[in-house]
Amino acid sequence: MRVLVARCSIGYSGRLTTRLASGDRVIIFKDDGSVCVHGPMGFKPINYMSGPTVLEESAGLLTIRRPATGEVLMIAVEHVISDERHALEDTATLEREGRELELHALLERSPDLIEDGLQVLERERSTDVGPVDFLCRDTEGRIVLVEVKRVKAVVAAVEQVVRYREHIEKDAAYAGARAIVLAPEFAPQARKLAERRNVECIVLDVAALYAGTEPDPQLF
Amino acid sequence: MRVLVARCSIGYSGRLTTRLASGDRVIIFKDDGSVCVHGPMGFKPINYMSGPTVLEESAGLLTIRRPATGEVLMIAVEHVISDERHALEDTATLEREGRELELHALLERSPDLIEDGLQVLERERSTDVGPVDFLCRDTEGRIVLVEVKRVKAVVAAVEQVVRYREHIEKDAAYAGARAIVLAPEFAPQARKLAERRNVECIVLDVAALYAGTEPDPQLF
DNA sequence: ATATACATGTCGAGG
DNA sequence: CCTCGACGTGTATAT
Repeated sequence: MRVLVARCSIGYSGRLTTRLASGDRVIIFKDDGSVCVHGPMGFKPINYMSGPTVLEESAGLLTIRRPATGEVLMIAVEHVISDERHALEDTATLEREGRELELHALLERSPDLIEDGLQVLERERSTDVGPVDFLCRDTEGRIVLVEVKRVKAVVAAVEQVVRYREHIEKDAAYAGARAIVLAPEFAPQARKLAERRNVECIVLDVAALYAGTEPDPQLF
Repeated sequence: MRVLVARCSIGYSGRLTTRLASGDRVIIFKDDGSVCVHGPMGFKPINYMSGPTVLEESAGLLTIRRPATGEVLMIAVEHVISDERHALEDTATLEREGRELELHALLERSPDLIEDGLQVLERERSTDVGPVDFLCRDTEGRIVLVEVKRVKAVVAAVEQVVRYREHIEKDAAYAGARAIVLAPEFAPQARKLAERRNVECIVLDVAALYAGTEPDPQLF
């Protein structure tokens, strides 16, 4: 890993073209060929490039090419403030808790939070238009498709579940299937489209879902 | 800006919880309070936090809190490899060329690239179920809805323009409107759905669009 | 402030 | 390799 702090100008050409006038930045070159340029604000790099890349350095001009896509990042170094290389060891991988998958597991244990008396028949059932989160049966015996969103549901979520319903209804056994989008919040456009497409919007009570499961999220 | 290179363990708690075991990382603290932790691979930080934050440092434990959301990032520093502070000056802002907005502007000047003789009536017309990029009229006087994608068009793009067509056709004056998706590339599934929904797929010639505007994409 | 759509989105899973 | 949906998505723009 190389950490270069320098005054420089930067140009990028790839999916778009960017230019950045002279200024001081921190540039990180990683061993996998990826590069990122950090400016004075924000956690996101101003410019970047995924690896693998080939680096060419001559007379203060760094040219980073990514052969896979033809992208080019050019850094004209005007003044080096610091330039260090470190052999860093890191074999750890990030562990995450609280993703959509976990939410699904909780819902499977408490399907009543979706609808009273709902039975989960299948989870992550795959169709050729993509997977549906839950395939269920309601108390009246009807098939219910449930699309779960961890965050606010937008139109795309409604379209998604409608696609599943269209697909599944080709099989006459599933005719008259209900479609539900379950989310803690709904965008107005999503609600509107849901109404038009006869999709039900159910507000997910996240607090109730996580009640009793996570008494204390210790970081260490 | 502070650049800390250290062996550390990291915990984050916010919209989810993450844990990262001991390893060597580069940690950047910016003056706006944002923090990012870079591991050995990829241009994206393993962990990060947007500013503003409050930093608390004691006995090798860095606690970064973001009051706005209640997020917490904890970095247990085990060994400092390097710890530098730099006063960096950077007033430049990134200039981008080739964004969707720009593409729209170019298309408005050269609608023939969509279809010969097409007239643009309106741009970014929105409804309560979503917007359409261009509302046009063709040489035969029919209304044409155009959805533009800067990159590959997928199913969602087709559904979007269909949604809009459904909406607009409620007004009898717009009955029989055509729908077009314009993109440099199409996913097969998108083409298939487009055919089913009677939506036209038109391949956008990006080179022709930019011809004359950008004689040579010089980075400097 | 809220809602909406763009992003060099990136990333990972599944066919 | 391609397709698709999640993401601590982030970010800007218009209302």
